[in-house]
Amino acid sequence: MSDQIHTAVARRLDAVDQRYTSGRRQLVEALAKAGRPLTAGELVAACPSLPQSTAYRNLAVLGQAGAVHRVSGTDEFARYELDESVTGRHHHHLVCLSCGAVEDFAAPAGLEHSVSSLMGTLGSDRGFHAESHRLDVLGTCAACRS
Amino acid sequence: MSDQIHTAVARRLDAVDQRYTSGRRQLVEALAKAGRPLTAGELVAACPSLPQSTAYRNLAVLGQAGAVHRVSGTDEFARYELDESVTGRHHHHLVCLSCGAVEDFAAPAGLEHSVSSLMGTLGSDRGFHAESHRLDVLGTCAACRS
DNA sequence: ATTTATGCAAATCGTTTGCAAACCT
DNA sequence: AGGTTTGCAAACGATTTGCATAAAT
Repeated sequence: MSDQIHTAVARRLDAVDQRYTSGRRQLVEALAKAGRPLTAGELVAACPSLPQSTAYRNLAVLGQAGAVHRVSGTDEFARYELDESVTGRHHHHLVCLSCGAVEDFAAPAGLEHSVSSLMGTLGSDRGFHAESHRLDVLGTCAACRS
Repeated sequence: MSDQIHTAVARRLDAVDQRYTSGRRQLVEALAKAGRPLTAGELVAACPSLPQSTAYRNLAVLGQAGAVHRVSGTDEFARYELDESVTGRHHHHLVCLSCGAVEDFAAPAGLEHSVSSLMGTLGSDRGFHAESHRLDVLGTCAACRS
């Protein structure tokens, strides 16, 4: 099921001369299974044989390889998710202001198109070379509303 | 010039039974003058008579009052800016992946409209009560491109 | 007078790092 | 063997907090 993901991650790591060790595989597995950004704490909980230090170190390696990246919510915890180049799915985040949880969601194509065209204008308008974008909607999640 | 800002902040603080002390005023002044999100370090540098602890405490108070809020970039530093309810200006951020700097920019009205309409659908589609949004464009700033 | 804000120094806590043992090739 | 990754424990650093003084009401 997450076979293509592993292949994509392996390719990324290889390009940076890094091995796809079991610890790294566990992290990728956990992130793929979650389908939402996870905190370092959630990750070590999901990978019981992985000490924190190794988890952090491997997240850094996976980050340099472009397979994983940090997601910023509103609380103090860093969250991690698989890069779109690995999942093949472009998405955005719903951030709960009450509990800090982060969920994925897909924006309508029309909106994505508007953002792309905006990004194109930033170079000439502001001298800013746009590479990617983040769109987060902040509010209250279903669990906290109940 | 930033008179309306001070009035708005004062109103916010008053609503939460907090005083508009000189330290808080200095922070607001610095944020208003900057016109972009500032790190805690930049703020204490801009307010030479303010110790870090007071700066952080006052930023927390201003945050609870809804006059200031945190902005997350890509580096490890928290950044702060005046809330839109105080400045009256809705805007988004250009985040430099190279140096971490954050600049403000205004998105086209059409894009904002698309986002608003998306936010409206999230309640029924996902049970998520949307309150606000963040749109960040990541890339390389003019200074880092040179 | 009493409550609230300040300033210093010490504590907190997510995250990072040094180093020796275990691993892969 | 030679270089890399791991695991433990100690270090790091941005942010927070305790407590005594100063300010505001």
